[in-house]
Amino acid sequence: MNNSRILKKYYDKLLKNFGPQRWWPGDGPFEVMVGAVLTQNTNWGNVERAIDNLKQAGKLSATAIHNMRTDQLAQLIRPSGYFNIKAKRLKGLIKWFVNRFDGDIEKMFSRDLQGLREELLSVKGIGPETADSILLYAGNLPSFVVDAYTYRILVRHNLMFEESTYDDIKSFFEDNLPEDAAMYNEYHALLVQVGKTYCKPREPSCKACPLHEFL
DNA sequence: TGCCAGGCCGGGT
DNA sequence: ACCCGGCATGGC
Repeated sequence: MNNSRILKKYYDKLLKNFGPQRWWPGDGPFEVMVGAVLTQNTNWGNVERAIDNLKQAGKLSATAIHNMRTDQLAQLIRPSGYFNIKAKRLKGLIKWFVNRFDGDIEKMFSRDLQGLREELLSVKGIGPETADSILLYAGNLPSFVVDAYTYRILVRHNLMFEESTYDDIKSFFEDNLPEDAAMYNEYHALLVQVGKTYCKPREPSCKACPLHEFL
């Protein structure tokens, strides 16, 4: 069975087992963009508290964050961890967003995918996963998101080498699946769910993982 | 309790 | 070009 078939069958099975994950469905692209930074190496529950704080303070907007002092922003996002560095990163992202696109989401996502990705990566504190999360989950653009779980699952099943880069793994999915943002969205979220359930760090393998059936 | 969470940067080899 | 420490809160 070739990689394309493996990935499609695996997707179908995960969707059946876990159901749609509905990541970042309804609170709007700007909030998603903020969440993408806050969730760096951090569990989502903590991120929700930080976002709630921003909402309660009436600061969940580009202009509000743009005009806020970094240390005040840091206090609001404190529950998300790494709050000092994340406050700087968030300010940097919003500054770019305001200066480059007038704080206009529509304008931002009317730019072509690859060009926008390059620009996002040039913002300090925005790495490949955060950039792809923004493109996919805020912009609904077909840019596959790779994370630690994705890497671990593929490596443990010998679908990728340990020394594979982020872009190697991203391409593995994008080259073997139809270019479909809705599917990328679900697929990544499902892989995280599998990772949490079957493929944890510091365990030598994940034999109960449903991917075994296809290999 | 120690380990982990939807990473990324910067400094040292 | 890699490798690694630092960043920090909350949940199990």
